[in-house]
Amino acid sequence: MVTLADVARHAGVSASTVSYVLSGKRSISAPTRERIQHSIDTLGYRPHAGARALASSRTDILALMMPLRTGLYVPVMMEIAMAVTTTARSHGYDVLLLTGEEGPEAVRRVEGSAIADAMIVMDVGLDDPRLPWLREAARPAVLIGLPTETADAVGTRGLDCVDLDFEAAGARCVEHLAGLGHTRVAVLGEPPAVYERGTGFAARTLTGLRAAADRHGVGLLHRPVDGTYAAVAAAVARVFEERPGTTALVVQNEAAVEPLLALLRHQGRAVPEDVSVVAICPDQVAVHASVPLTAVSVPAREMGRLAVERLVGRLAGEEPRGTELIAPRLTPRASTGPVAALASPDAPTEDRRGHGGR
Amino acid sequence: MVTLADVARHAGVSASTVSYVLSGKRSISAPTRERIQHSIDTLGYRPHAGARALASSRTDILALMMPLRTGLYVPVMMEIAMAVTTTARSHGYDVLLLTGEEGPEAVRRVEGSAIADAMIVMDVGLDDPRLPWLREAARPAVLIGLPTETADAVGTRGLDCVDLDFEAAGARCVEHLAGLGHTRVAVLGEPPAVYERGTGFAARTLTGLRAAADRHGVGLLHRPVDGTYAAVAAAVARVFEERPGTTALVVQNEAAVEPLLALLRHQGRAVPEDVSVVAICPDQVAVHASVPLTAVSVPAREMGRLAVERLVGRLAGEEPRGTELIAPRLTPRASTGPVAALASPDAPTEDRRGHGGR
DNA sequence: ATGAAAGCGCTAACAA
DNA sequence: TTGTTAGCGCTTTCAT
Repeated sequence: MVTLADVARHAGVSASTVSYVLSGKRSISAPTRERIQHSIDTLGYRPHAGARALASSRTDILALMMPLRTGLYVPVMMEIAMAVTTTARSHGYDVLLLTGEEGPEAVRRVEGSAIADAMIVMDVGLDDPRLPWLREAARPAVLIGLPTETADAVGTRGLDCVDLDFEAAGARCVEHLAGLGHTRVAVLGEPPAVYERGTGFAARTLTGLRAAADRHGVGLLHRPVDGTYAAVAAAVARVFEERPGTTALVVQNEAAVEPLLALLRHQGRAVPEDVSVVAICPDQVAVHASVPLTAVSVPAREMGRLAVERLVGRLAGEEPRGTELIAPRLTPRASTGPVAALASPDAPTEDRRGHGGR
Repeated sequence: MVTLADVARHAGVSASTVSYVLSGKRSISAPTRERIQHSIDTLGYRPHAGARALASSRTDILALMMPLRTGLYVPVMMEIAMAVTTTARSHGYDVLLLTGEEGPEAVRRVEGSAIADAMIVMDVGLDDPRLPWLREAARPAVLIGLPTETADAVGTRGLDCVDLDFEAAGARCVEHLAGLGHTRVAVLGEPPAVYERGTGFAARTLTGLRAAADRHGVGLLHRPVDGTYAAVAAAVARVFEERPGTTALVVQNEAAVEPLLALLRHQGRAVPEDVSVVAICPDQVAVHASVPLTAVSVPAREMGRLAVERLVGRLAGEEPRGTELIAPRLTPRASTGPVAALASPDAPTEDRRGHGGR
């Protein structure tokens, strides 16, 4: 193994000079620097991560805590994870992947063993047991997601948070539909399990949806659904039964998107002529759906990138900046249109078979 | 920060004794061990990862190289990644996540910086540029996937591989269908990009499919498809045009599963009465599809687990064991049945519209 | 069964 | 601008 001492010897300088060339922490004359750089290249030297960590108390590693609980849409998690690692690499950091299995213990392990310099925490619950440990930890942490419904809540104190402004996102969906004349809207939400364990983003979306619905005089029905065809079918059936005049749907459930579109097609409800559909999902899902969806995009990449940049800043001495919410962006596509003016808005058109009707 | 020296002082023993209690590498009298353990608990001591790595040249970290190239089904990758991390944890290892961005450079980085003890490499291509570096590396590596079409090929020398036996999996699908009387089968494969870059598993599946088709006198059509409704529709249309008598489909493309089923439904082709469908996909996809699919399952968890266990074995001194292929398991579900005996097998039944017919 | 002590490879004062 | 040196916290040989 090639050590720093080897390089120093080869270049005819002292070890510290080599170290300083590497870190750039003091000025080196051009000739020496070049000579040392040449030795480094020739010998194929790489600093030993452990030795560096021991001497400098910096590992250049970020820990990514990613519990994968039921009901979460895996590709989004993955996209965040990938954005985190690539952004981290571009700042010279590696990423240690931690699953949820260990729970709060993982936080203590990272802290106690100095195995990483900082942590990114995903899938934050309202009363997340990791939070107390994160607050006490000497290392900075950034949450992707909010532990509480409101951005400035006490629970967030001292912790940096990055997330989509799901409340605004929900509101944006209703506003868009209200603008098209829709007054009866149903929401197909995340699976029940997601709400039950108090996942922040789902609750916040609902808050935004309801507030906007009130403001615009829109009637709102909310149904959590599992991402299966059967569950979606059952939920939609109930919706049209309980409120036949429904002309628009908001979907916040990536796994339910295709089942929903297939179902509507099968029922002979045309999108957007009979029913408008707005989704809250990644652009990729919206674009590739069998009907391109008008949607508020969930900016997975950006969230990952922001989290890392925040963390890198903190490690460079910046102060915590609290919560940073990404403003929602709604892109109109083919799935929404004005509410039908003449035809009865709730009955499928005549030449299609369907279950609707009042 | 609590150090080993602190613990030693607190327990009234030497540092080495504490170290040996931790590693179990020499026998300690019960009283001393208990006293030391008590001090460890009281002080909340955790060994410093960097210091340990420096002194022992072991990091207790496994690197997971997971390029996420187009056409890959993300949830499978994720499931492997999760299985890797949880299995790794159960053996005392952490996992460092590396994306494909860096390519072969990542291998050299891990090797040179002693940042991990071993590596798991995913998404291996036929002529993967990482392979030469992996072979030269001092650290053991396990590939998930095969770099070549045949298990014993030269390219694999010295490297451990773990994978599903995709060749046998392909064969198994054809055998199942042949057993039900089907003689004209079409394969909807992975996206073209996957074949083009020479991904081993796709090629191997095809080999197995073709061999079995030959053996059983089955006519086989192969169409790579992107996982979109439009692409699937186009491919299926071509299939029934070119070979109207087709009565069964094999799908090796998770993203295409639902679009395919929706399309068949829409065309009025009943599954399995008019068309049998066999998939090669994770159980979860097969079970939750809108028609529960007869499928050869892709055992993502097991692959991740096996890879880690192999690696842990190697780190404990075991010799490389070469390639280990997991035998395919086909589970019959609702999507396959005997080829229709009386009715013309290629035309949809009368009350449905369809494009088939000879 | 336990202790003493020499590093592991690097960083960062402190000197010159 | 460069060199000298004292650790960082742990493992492990060599003694006892």
